[in-house]
Amino acid sequence: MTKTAPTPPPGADPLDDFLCFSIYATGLAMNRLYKPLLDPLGITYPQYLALVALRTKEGRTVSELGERLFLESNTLTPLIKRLEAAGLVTRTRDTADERVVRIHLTDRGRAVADEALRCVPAQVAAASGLTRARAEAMNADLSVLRGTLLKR
Amino acid sequence: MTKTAPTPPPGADPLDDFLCFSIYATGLAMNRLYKPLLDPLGITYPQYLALVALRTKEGRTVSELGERLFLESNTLTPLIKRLEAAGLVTRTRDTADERVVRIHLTDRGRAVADEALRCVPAQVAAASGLTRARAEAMNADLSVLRGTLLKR
DNA sequence: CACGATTAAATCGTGTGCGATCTATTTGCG
DNA sequence: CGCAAATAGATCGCACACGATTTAATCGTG
Repeated sequence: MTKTAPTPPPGADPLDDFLCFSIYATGLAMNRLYKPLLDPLGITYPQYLALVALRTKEGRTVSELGERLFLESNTLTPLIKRLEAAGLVTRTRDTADERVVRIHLTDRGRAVADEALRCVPAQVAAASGLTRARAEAMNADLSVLRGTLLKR
Repeated sequence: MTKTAPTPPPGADPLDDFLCFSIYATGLAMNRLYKPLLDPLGITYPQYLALVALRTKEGRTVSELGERLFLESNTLTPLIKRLEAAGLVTRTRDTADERVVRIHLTDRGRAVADEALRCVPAQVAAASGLTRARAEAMNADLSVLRGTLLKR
């Protein structure tokens, strides 16, 4: 027993015991996995997430999208403007409330989102080397943790 | 059964099924948890990781530190220069090989690292709401996943 | 010993994240 | 109605990440 450690041989620093570091470093690795898959589509990873969120429900406001992606306008506004510049979304002021900006996919944006959803998730799942059940379990664990962290 | 979902009510997008998104979003949440804990020490989260890594083993080269943190010189050089400007580390060219830069903690740097290690991990563990065993299990899972992703 | 290949770090440009602040619009309450 | 408070986005500055390139030092092979 006690043969748990997959990484640290002997002289490991506390870093290896930090769950936060594992999340951080695995996030970096994920990002690196996605980059070559998304580059051909001309989008970044956060842009991919935004397109997927809009694919499900168009006409979201900046706030609503931010709620979904855990981001705020200071991050989203520039990101959305880049998507707009790339011709993938439109930004229109809500006529009923001029403070609100609603975001819609263009035809090209929808096509890019569809293409991404068609190709990327399968390749990522394959690269992760996890069974679907394993991935779902980790997803659930992380969602609970995230919920706990956000509740404070 | 099938009462697994902690987040998605009905109209959930595929986003909720993406393990990558869970990692990404939980990473954001972690970052937000750390910020107020590290702000008083005047360091950021990646800087904290660097100090912890140096606390364990000083005199690391930029490459060695990068290997430990999964970062490269294009990210580390500016980060280390900021730590140097803050008086927490020194950067010295290796006399035997002038290409190599070795990084050492200053007394202040060591003090800040000690102070951080004394206070932060415990608070983070508490905020995570996880038992030690649970956190270790998730850590192990993520380490395996990271290993798989990096092996390609 | 010479010189091309390799290596370590630094530099540059782009795209996030985020705290703080600003602007524009709307709401609410006297 | 009138105007202060609240709300939605946008803007600004700073600090990562990272691909691509550059600079400087060392190595390796002839």
